[in-house]
Amino acid sequence: MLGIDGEFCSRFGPVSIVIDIGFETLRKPAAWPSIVIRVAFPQRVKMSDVARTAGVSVATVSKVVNGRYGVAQATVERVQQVIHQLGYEASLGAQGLRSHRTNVLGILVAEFEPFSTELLKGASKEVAGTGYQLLAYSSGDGGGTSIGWERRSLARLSGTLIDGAVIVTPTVVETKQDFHVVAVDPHTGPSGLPTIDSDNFAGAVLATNYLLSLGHRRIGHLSGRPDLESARLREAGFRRAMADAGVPVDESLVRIGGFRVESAAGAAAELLALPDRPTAVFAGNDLSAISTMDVARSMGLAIPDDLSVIGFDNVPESASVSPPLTTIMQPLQQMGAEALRLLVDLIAGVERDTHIRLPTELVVRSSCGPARD
Amino acid sequence: MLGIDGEFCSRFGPVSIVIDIGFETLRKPAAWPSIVIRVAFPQRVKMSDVARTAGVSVATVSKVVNGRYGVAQATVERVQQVIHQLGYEASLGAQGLRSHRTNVLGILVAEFEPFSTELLKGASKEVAGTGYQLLAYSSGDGGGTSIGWERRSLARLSGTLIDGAVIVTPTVVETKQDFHVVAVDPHTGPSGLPTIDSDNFAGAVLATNYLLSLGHRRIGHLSGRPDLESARLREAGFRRAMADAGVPVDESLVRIGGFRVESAAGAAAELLALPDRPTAVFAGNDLSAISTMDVARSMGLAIPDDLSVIGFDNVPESASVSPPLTTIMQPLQQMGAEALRLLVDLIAGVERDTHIRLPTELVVRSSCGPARD
DNA sequence: TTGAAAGCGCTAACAG
DNA sequence: CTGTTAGCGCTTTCAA
Repeated sequence: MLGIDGEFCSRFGPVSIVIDIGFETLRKPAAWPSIVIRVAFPQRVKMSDVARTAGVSVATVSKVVNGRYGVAQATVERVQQVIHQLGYEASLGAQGLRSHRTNVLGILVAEFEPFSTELLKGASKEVAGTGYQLLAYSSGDGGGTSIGWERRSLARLSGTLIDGAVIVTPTVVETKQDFHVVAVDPHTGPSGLPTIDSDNFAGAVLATNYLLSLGHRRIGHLSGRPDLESARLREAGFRRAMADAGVPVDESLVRIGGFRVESAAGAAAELLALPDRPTAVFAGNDLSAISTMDVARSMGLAIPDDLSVIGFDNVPESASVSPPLTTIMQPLQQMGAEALRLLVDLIAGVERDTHIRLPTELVVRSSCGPARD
Repeated sequence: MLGIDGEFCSRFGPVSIVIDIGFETLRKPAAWPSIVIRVAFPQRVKMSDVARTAGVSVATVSKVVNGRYGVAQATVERVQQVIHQLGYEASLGAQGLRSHRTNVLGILVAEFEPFSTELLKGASKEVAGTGYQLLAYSSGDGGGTSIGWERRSLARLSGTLIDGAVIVTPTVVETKQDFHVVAVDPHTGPSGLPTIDSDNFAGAVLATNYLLSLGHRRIGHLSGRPDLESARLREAGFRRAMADAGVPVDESLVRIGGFRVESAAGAAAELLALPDRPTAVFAGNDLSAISTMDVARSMGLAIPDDLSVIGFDNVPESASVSPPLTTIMQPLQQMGAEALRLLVDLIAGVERDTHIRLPTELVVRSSCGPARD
């Protein structure tokens, strides 16, 4: 790569030197003889660099990169050789901006927490072999403070960076023209939008019945984000199971936990500080269940002896807390995989069912015990 | 938004009608009188839409969007009003292409598996409040088939989409001009590149000593990806501990497991099919440990009675397998957080230590038992 | 078979 | 204070 090009130390006219140590070109001040120095800047190599090196136009390089017809075989080979040698890779941004196609699918989340990362794992497995690549974008809106993060993320990425998106727990989404979106565990339950969720209602019934079967009657419920359909369904399942068992729900034992560790802690503390506190708590999800256990421990309550706790989701973390959390499993990785498959089919124009509901299951570990009377 | 603009049903000249039902504009064929129809396509709204609606130029809108000085307060307010009303959001691709600054940081991984998603969780927590957003990009190269995925991903995203990157287990990376990269668990160990890793050597010694303390002497090792420094250090730690204990390493018990479930299964099967099979296995990471347990079970071996297995990483999954896996903890989330912090500091030009090594710890669960003689 | 030129949506001089 | 202009790196007619 290091070399000298052109005339050197000529006595017969303007000296013309090109020192080539890479790609970049430094031009001499106007007063100097015509000397050009190219320095090795390990900078981003762009299509024009390839074109220049291969001695063709950028248009030709573009055709080679995209496998278009109408380029001589010899040219194709030469260009590919240069691409390889220079390590050229097309800029996603520029490519998408121009062509509106990137072969990249987006997974839009508020935050990378156990729920969304499980979906990510499932989607990541499923995407192999589809020809797409995966781009996960976090709006950074962990606290759910700014509603509409999903709309903003979508607007920033759609059209120029991704060909379609899976949105995790969206609250509001409008469908755009020519852009496919799949919602996982959405705000409104099955709407017009293609949707993946699990049977939250049946799962909540399962959880509540399990506590009832252990003899619990004063059962508290820490409900999730009130704006999520899944949270509403879990609460509804809880109430249904209680009603079916003929056990009245004490409304003072039902609190909004909010699906996050921080928000759940406050509600749990209130619940457990009650004069006649519950003997068991059905938390809206694993994170709030874990939070409840922490709060209980800090109040000197033993689990499951003094308090039984059951969660929902079965995120990996639920197995590693102490005691291991009894919970309701949602097949999160499978949900991620199904969402991705659905999105790919939608883009391909495959006719298929656009609402998928997966079953939930009771996972018994050690955080629940028989009621003591 | 629905309305009619211009002349309508005029008897005195060419009819000029604009029916405005949104943003899009449908023009009449040339032969028609001058009629323009705008139809409500819920399409991507771009800066020019905002400019047109607000009655200013795109330059002005850009200034408002980016908070530049030199715009009248009244104009700012009007433009912001329109932005809000139309739900405008700047395209990441176009923005980055032009300005080379996006306020987005990238986390580049080969695949979303337990290791990288734990890092993601840590980084996600750390990014809050920095003003950056997070974009995780999977090259889709799970099998490690195509080396150089990190270079390709970097080339596609850097410069136009992300302001800096954390690369997870990279094998080769060149530093580019004006672009900051932090490597987690890299190929070559501390090199010129800013690096986060954990004390793999000490962790491996810990693991091996634990097995030795249980009375094991025939200890097998399933080493990880040979191209990763972490794998080499773990094997070195294993050998050091064995040597220090005066126990010779049986080379037939040391095999390449490769850090993935599939690749480890074969190596584990070979190891366990040996006439004089090991009584304990130190797997290169949790995934290969879990795989080893599966293989052992399928061969009728009970864990930990017939075979002790210890892993490395302490991914969440290790707690939920049966029996729960004894392993060496790397503080993965903390590593992700440190990597992100380091990257932010690097971009901000903060002078600081660019090599961070975090401690490892033994986590005793149930997959190891005393050696039976 | 090739390349010149227009333009994707945006930003940054620079005039007015 | 505002708009005009010239690109960022790429794809895509279209003419040579």
